[in-house]
Amino acid sequence: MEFNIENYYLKSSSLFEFLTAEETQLVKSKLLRKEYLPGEYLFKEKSYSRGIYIVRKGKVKIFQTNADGKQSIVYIYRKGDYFGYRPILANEPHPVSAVAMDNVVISFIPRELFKSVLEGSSTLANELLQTLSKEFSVWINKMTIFSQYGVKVRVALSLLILSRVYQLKEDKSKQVFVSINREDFAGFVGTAKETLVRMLRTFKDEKIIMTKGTKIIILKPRILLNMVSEL
Amino acid sequence: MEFNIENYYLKSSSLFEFLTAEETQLVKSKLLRKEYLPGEYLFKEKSYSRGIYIVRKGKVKIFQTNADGKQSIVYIYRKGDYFGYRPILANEPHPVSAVAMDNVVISFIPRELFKSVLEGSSTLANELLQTLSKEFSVWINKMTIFSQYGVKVRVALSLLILSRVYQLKEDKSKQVFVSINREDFAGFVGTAKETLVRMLRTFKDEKIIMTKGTKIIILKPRILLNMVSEL
DNA sequence: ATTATAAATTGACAATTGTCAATTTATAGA
DNA sequence: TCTATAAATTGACAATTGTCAATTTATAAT
Repeated sequence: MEFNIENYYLKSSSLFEFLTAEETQLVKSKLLRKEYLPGEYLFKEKSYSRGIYIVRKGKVKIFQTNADGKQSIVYIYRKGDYFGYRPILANEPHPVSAVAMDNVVISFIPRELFKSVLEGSSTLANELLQTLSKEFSVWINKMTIFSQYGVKVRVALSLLILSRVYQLKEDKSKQVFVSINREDFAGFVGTAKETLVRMLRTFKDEKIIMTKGTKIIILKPRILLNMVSEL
Repeated sequence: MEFNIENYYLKSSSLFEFLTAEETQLVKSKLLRKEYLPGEYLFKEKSYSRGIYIVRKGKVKIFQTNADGKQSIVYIYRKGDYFGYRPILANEPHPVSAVAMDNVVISFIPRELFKSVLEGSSTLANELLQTLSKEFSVWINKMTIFSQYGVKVRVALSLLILSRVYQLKEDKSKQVFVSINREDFAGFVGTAKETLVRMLRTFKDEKIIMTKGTKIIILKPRILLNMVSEL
């Protein structure tokens, strides 16, 4: 009825939009290119942030590991997204870990550079304030769904969120392949791998989704939307 | 082992610490006193924020209502906490509603005043950046527990969080009475009222908590802590 | 204190979800 | 292509949680 998937995922904007030409020049000249292999850590929970990670290529999962070793996947960042600045602002260690899900290329802004640019730029400060405030809504919305509904609805919402994350910005027309292993997907949904697989099977039987190997294609997003909003 | 309740609730700081004497003077002269009766709305989801609410007295619950009418309680603010500024920064409607849980007194800073003060004060902007960044950790930590564990652990964590919220700052020695009705508590935990009550009964039988009417007293916080961390 | 009303609690049972083992399918090298 | 290994899927069953109705307890107004 009033459900809108736009309120459930993060929109990325370029950090550089909010800097002057000179500031941009300065930062770009000091950017570091970093590459990561699938499964490699960008940083670990409890460590201190060394800087900001801007994704150029690939996907990065952000998660917490609980005492059992299970991962609770908070979010998946893609090309254009940036992260790792919150712990710098908060003067706290990372609350989460970051791992490359495939071959990842990062543009890295070292901590001190970021801090000095931020000090001189109230535009950037305002932008970050706005971004952080918007993100709050996203987390709260997700938290409500996750704390109130069962696995079916959570999987439906997760599929919709992931279809945005895996959608290429270039052509939004094309079919989206959500390419994620079942373990990670289960960690994103907050359920057991087997329970997730069974739900996917149900969706497949109902022709709501299709799978090609481990890739998932959403055939009827409308039905998923209804599961989340209409209850 | 490494669990720390400090990472699961919000710490309030005074907005005024970050303003100059003149700014403080200006804001204080324009503060509005507002009073609310138990159950009264401070604002509703989807409305636009009219300003910042600083709690002087009482408790305010922040929640989303789902399609079934069930409330998912995101947080409970108490004396000294302030809220309602995020939607102003994000230029978005409130993602949540706020309702007085008892007799509430608020100091209200109108939206435009807040915005003009913020424009002139990079100290305040930095403070808000830091606060928002810290809050992120709190939400993520809570989300992990809530998406990974069952009702027992969620109730244990919720009791610990609420004991902080209901603890008087003045004397931390005294026994804490968590005074919350079962419907709200269930909404905070994300479970059915009956399931919550049964878990409380188990805890009572195990002498971990005690109840006096609707008030809850935690007798053995250590055991609750272990439930959340040791698994 | 008494009573009407609301809130909390319990019982019984159905529905959902997790666990562990077994099986099938996919994938990367040889 | 063949094979070893990992990932995905399914089965069987136990454990957890939700629902609805009934009962008990608390609360506020007379």
